[in-house]
Amino acid sequence: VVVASALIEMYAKCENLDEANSVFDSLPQKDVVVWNVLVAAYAQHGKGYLALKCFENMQQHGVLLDQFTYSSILKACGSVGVLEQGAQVHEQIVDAGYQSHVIVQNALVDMYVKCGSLNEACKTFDRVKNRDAVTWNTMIAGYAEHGFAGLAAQYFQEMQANAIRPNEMTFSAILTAFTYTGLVEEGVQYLKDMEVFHGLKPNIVHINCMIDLLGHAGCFYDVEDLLKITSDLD
RNA sequence: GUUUCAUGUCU
Repeated sequence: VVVASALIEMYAKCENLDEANSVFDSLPQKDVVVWNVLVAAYAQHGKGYLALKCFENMQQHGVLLDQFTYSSILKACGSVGVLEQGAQVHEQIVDAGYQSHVIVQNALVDMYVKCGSLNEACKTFDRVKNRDAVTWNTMIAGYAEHGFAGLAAQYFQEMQANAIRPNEMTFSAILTAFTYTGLVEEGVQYLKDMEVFHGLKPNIVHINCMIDLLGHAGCFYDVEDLLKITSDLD
């Protein structure tokens, strides 16, 4: 089973989900890890419905679910956008005693964000004791997506006050917040801060964010400058 | 041996 789960994972990473599935089917005995690998494979490749189906099967087979199962299935709920189902999984998590597991909590916050429930996301976020960068990033991205640039910026400050360093994900999240609200100056400032104060080099995602930010505002001249700067980087 | 977060296009 150990070899099989590694094999399934490899097929999944190669995006060959059919082959992953047939290896899975050929197994006479399946443990929780193999199930988890398959659920995660579907969830990670945007096959939310298949992940949910697999999750259902898994439960019918009486497999004891763990933190790996829950975090993957929450991702699937988020990508499909099924809030009720996600909330149901939330209850299961509480019953199973996994509600204090950081990764599961982060997955819960993200699920609520992706299902459009900022309220529940926020409530869940507040219950997280030891927030890590992912916890903060998820919430910042959630506010960004919903057009709350002010809150996104506030959380950006708060995360640092809580001794959590912003990373690449944090910056792309905050930059999109400014794009959606047309705050060009702020975006430019954060991009600078990213290198100057945080020692992070903007990657392709950040450059795309900036092109988007400036483009939306009609600053085509600046976009050209940006393209020049970035071609010098490589 | 398995899990959670970021840009745009499309779904």
